[in-house]
Amino acid sequence: MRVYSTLSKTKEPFVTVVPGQVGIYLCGPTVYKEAHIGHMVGPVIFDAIKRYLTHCGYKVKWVVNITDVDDKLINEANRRGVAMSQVAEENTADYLANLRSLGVDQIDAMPKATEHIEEIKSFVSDLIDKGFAYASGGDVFFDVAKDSQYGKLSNRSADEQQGEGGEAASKKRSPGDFALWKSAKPGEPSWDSPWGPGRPGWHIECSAMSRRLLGETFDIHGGGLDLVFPHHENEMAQSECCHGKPMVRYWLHNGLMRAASAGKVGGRSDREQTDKEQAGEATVDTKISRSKGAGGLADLIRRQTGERLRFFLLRTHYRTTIVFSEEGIQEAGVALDTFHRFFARWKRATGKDFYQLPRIASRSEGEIDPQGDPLLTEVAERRRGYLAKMDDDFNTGGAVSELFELLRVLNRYMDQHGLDQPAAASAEPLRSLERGVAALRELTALLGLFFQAPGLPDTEDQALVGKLVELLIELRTESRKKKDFATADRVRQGLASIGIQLEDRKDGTGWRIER
RNA sequence: GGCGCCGUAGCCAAGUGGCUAAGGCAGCGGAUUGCAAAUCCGCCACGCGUGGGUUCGACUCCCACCGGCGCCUCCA
Repeated sequence: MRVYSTLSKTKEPFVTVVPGQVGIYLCGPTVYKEAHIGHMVGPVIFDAIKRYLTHCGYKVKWVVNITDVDDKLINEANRRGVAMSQVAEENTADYLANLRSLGVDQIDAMPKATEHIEEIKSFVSDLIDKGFAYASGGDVFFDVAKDSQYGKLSNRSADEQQGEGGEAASKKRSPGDFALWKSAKPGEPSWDSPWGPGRPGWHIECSAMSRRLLGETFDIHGGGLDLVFPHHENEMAQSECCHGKPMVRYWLHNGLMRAASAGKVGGRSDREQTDKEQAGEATVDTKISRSKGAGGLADLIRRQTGERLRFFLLRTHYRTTIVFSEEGIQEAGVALDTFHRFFARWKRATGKDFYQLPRIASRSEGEIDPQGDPLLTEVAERRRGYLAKMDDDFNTGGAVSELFELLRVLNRYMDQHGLDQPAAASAEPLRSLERGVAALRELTALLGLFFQAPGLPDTEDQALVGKLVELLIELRTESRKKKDFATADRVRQGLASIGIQLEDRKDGTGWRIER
């Protein structure tokens, strides 16, 4: 297995700190506003990565932090006239709900900054004691000049940093120094500390919490590409100066999501647009609006389903920029439906529910010995291809292509062996098919796909629609028998025009709702 | 200005120093169907932004240029 690390800028062999175990830390959101689609990229990708590593036999611990204290949270709380904790709680709940919809359920711990204040303070104290940080007017800064390695992740030097400026700048020894602890202004949430009341700086929480949950050196640290500098650079500086050893084996950064026009979704250009609009300035008409994904992820999920979004993200390589568009997500949905149709076909043939198939728990358990069986030979080949792609820096996009090939192999086999009529089918091909489908189940599960049947919930209205459609199908079937194709076509086309597609099969007519 | 990334068919998108450059969407032809839908079969980049260079050989490495994007202040 090979993994690309931002630090070395190359793919490196994957060797963990502790054999058989993997610790992953992913930078989570600052919960000052509801989640936008860009927030979902990392969690979805790392969810798939964890599933894969687990399948390969690793014991994986995946941590995603929640930043619940920060200037933006304070501002938002003041703007709304509520407590910072309330802002944090609401947006954390929104974030978690979105993760659930996207099938992200592999996270082992979600530490919050405000619940690790003691840990953070002692981390800061250590850095001061070791001479890497200094207190100044109630703030504590990391002394960038003391770290000879500073800049190695983002490839820049300490002395050319502009720093954040503002009033804190006058307290710094050099502009590139960054805050470990920020003194509280009147009315701001604060915690007591040896340097006076205040709150943690942005980067220190990740150093403190990752150490607590994963150790001084852990395997994978992830986040969006925009976090490389300053966040991860600073995080690494703090941790490595404090511990005198490497913080992370592999730095994995996912590409950012971009709106079709230009600019990162939810990023600076988005905010600049918003600022301009609020200031009454003219904006280009290709602007990124909240409705295009910069906000309201929950709405987007409702429109498109979490599964579609998940597949949309996983179709590409995690390091590439994804251009966000509803059309693109829609197209991903069209492709996904090919799988859904196969599941329906297979259920008609065997009575078995793809979604309820037993899980293949490990890579070794999923090994296939075709023993000359032509179908299983092909299935094994696709499975090998899939795993090889995933072994190469988690190439989910490449792996997906093998999934489509596998699907075609299975459909063709059903065609050729007439497996749609189970009564007519002999047991032998059916057994091979089932083994092939088991492989499809195994490989799609690794991407976190197909854990829940799509479609609307069963309500009385739904049942009523079903009965009406069945009635129309009955009438159409009678017309067809009488060669009254005009009437038959009116029924079929009429239903099609309202999104109900009929499918004439050998054993009768079926129907499905096209979304 | 500094540090980077990207540019593969109509669209989305993997990938490799040298076999026929994955897969998806759309499209076209065929099998099937009363017609459709679904499924299957076939077609769909003599070329991988442009121009040079290295090499026996590059789309893949190097340089330049053009175009798009990110970071350098908070951002997944």
